[in-house]
Amino acid sequence: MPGKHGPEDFMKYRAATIKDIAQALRLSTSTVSRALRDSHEISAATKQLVLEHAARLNYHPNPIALSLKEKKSRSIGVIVSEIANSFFSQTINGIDSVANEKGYTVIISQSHESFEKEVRTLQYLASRSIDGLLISVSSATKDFTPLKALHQHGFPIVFFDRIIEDITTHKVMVDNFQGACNATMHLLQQGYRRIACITNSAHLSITRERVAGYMAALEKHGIQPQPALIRYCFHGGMLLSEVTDAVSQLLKLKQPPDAIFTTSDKLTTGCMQALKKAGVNIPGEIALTGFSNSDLIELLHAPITVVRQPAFEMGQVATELLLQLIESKQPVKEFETRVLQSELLIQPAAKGKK
Amino acid sequence: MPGKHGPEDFMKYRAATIKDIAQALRLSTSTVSRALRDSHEISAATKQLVLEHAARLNYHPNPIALSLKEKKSRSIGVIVSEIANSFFSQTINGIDSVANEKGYTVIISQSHESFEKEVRTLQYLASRSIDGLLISVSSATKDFTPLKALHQHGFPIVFFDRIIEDITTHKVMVDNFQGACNATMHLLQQGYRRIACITNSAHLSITRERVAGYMAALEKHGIQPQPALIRYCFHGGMLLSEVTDAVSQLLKLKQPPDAIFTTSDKLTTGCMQALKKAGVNIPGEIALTGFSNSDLIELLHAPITVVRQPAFEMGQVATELLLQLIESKQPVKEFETRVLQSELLIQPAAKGKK
DNA sequence: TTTATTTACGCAAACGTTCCCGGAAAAATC
DNA sequence: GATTTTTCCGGGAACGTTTGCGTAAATAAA
Repeated sequence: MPGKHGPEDFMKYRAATIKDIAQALRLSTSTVSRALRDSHEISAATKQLVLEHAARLNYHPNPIALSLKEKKSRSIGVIVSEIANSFFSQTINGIDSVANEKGYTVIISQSHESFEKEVRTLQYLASRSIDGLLISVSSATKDFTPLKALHQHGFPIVFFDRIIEDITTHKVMVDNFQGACNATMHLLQQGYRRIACITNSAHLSITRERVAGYMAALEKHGIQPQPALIRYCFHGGMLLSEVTDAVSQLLKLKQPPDAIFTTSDKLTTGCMQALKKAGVNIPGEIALTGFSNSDLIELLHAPITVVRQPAFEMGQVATELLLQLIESKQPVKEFETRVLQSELLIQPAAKGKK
Repeated sequence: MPGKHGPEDFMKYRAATIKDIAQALRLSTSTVSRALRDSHEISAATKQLVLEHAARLNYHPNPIALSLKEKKSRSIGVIVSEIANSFFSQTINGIDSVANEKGYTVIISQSHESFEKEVRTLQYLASRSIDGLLISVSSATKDFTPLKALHQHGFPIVFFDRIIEDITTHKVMVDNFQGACNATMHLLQQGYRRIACITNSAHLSITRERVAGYMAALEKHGIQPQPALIRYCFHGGMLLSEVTDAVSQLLKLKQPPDAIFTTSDKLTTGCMQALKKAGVNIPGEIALTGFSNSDLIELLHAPITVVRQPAFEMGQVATELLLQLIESKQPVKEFETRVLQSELLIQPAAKGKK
C-alpha cells in the first residue's frame, strides 16, 4: 500500500509482486517464485512463509508478465456478425463456457456484416496477441486473403457456422442442406407449391448449402426451382431495406409465392417485418418458415415453424477444437469438420394452407 | 521467419520485434524504438531505413510488452447479466464504438444474474489486469463488498443502468422514475385501474426507482398501490418459472389485475410467455406494458407499448466517463451521474380497454 | 584554432516472471 | 573425519519495450 515516490498522495493502486514478497522475507525472487509454484527444491518452512505472506499481500501473478514470458496471452478472439443475433449470442455462451473453464479470456468482436469492419477487427485482434480465432465470416466477405494470410502464418483458426472451404482447418457447422431441406419439405407437405427463398450473400457457405437443400426438397416433389423466387441479400438482412426490397419484388411477380423460406435469423425476422409492413397475412396469404434461434418465436403474431441450430453446442465444440489447436505441441495435420444436427421446431398454429 | 532452434521444423510463427530490425540494420534497439516513434533525436536517413525495414518485416509493436512497461493494458471489462438481452447488446455496441475508437479492447462477461458468477467474473477480470470496469450489477447482488473493495483500491469503475448508490463514482442511467411513471400513466389513461407490477429483485436501483414511478402514477390518479400487486423476481426473470409463478399468483387473486407493468426486458417477454401459457388474452383480458429494447416488439402477437432506453447512447456515455477516469493524471474527485431520457413507444394497436 | 553547442546514437535499467546454472551448507556415505 | 551427495537458495538472463543518461562526432560560436 505505501509507495516510495508519492509526490502527490495520488497513488494508483500497485498490486503486490514477487519482489515485494522477496524483500519482505529477505529472499530472492527466484526462491519466492519457486515457493509459489510449489517447487521441490524449496524447504517446507520457506514455502509456508512465502505462501502466508503472499496471502497477506493478496498477491496474484501478473498475467501480462506471464504472457510476455510464455509468448501466449491465454485469450482467444471471436468474430461474429453481431451479438444481438440470438444464434450468435447463444454460440458465444457456449464459447464462454469452455473457454472460461480452461482459463481463457474471450474477446468478442462484431463485423456487422461488413468486410471492411471484419478486416479491421481481424488485424486488431491479431495485433492484440490473441492465441487463436473463432470466426463466422461476414456476409459481405468474398475476399479471403486476410484470413488466408493469417492462417498461413500458422495462426490457429476455427470456423463455425459460416465456413471457408478453401482454408483447411477445423470447422463446425450444422447440416445446412438437411435443415433447409426439412424446412422446405415441411412447407410442401402443408400444400404450398410456390415457395420462395430469401437468403444471404451468395459467397457464404451457409447460403450455398441451404439453397441447395431448399432446391433438393422442391425437386423431390417434382417442382422445378425458379431463379426468380430466390433472392440474395448481400448484407444478410443487416439493412432492413434489403429484405423489404426482396419481399416486394416477390410480391410483384405475376405469380407471387405462397410461401417463403428464409435462411437466417436476421432474414426471418426481417422478412416478417417486411410482410407486416406490406400488409400480407401470415400464413393466410403467404406462409413463412426459416432458420431462427430467437426465443421469442412463439410470441410472434404469426407463430412460424423454424429451423433451430444447436448454437450453444456449436460454440462449445468450436472452442474445444481451437484450444486443442492452440495447445498442441506438434503441428496439427489432421483437421475435422464437425457437422451437428439442426432441429425443426414446428408451430402447431401453422398447420394448414389457408 | 527462420528461427535459431528448430528441432522439428514446427515453428510457431514468431512476430518481428524491434531487435530483429536493430540487428538487420546494425543499430541499437533504442535507436530503432525512437525511429519508430519518430523521435527528433534520430536522423531522417535512419528513420527512413527503419521505417522501411519495419514495413518489410510487417512489424507491429508487441502490446503485451507495452502493457508490462506502461502498467496498463488498454482494455476495459464489461459485466452485464446477459448479452442475449437486447438492451445489453445495444449498450455493448455503444461501448464498443467509443472504446475501439480510443484504441481500447473490451472484454465482455456475463453474470447471468448470479451473484457468485458476478464475483468470480469480477475477480477474474481484475486479475487479467484490465484498466477499468463498466458494470450493471446482477439482480441477485445484495452484497457489494467485492465491488467496494475494488473501488477503494482506486480501481476505475463506472456503473450503468443498475447503479450502486453507496459507491461514489460516475453513473449513467435513464430517468427510471419518469419512464415507469409514463408507462403506468399510459395504462391509466386507457382506463386500466388494477395495475400490477412485476419487477426485479428489490436490491436493484432500477427496481426501487421504477416501482416508485409506478406508484407515483397510481397515486396521481387517486389509486392506492397494493403490495399484493407488486411481485419481485429475484433472478430478474432469468428463470422463466419465476415469472410464471408471479403471473399465476396475480391471476389467482380474488381481484386479479386488469393490466401488468413489467420493469425490464426479460420480464416483459417472460410475462408475455407466462400469459400466453395461461391462455390469457393481451390486451383483452390483461394489458401489458413494460421496459423493453427488443426490436421484435412490433412483431409480437400482442403489440405492446414499451419503455425504450437509449441503450447505445448509454454505452457510449459510460465508456467516455470510464476512459476519462482511466486516463486522468489527477485523482478524480468530482463524479457525475448522467440521467438520460427514456421513450414511450406506444403501440397503436393497443389503444383501448377491451 | 579553441570552445561551446548541437546532432545522433548506444548502454543499461526497468516492467514482473520463470528458469538455467552455480554454490554454500547440511546430510549422508565411507 | 574426509568425501560424496543432497537440500536449499541466490545470481542473472530472458521475454519486447521505452527512456534517462552518457558520449562521439559534427557543427556552431568564439
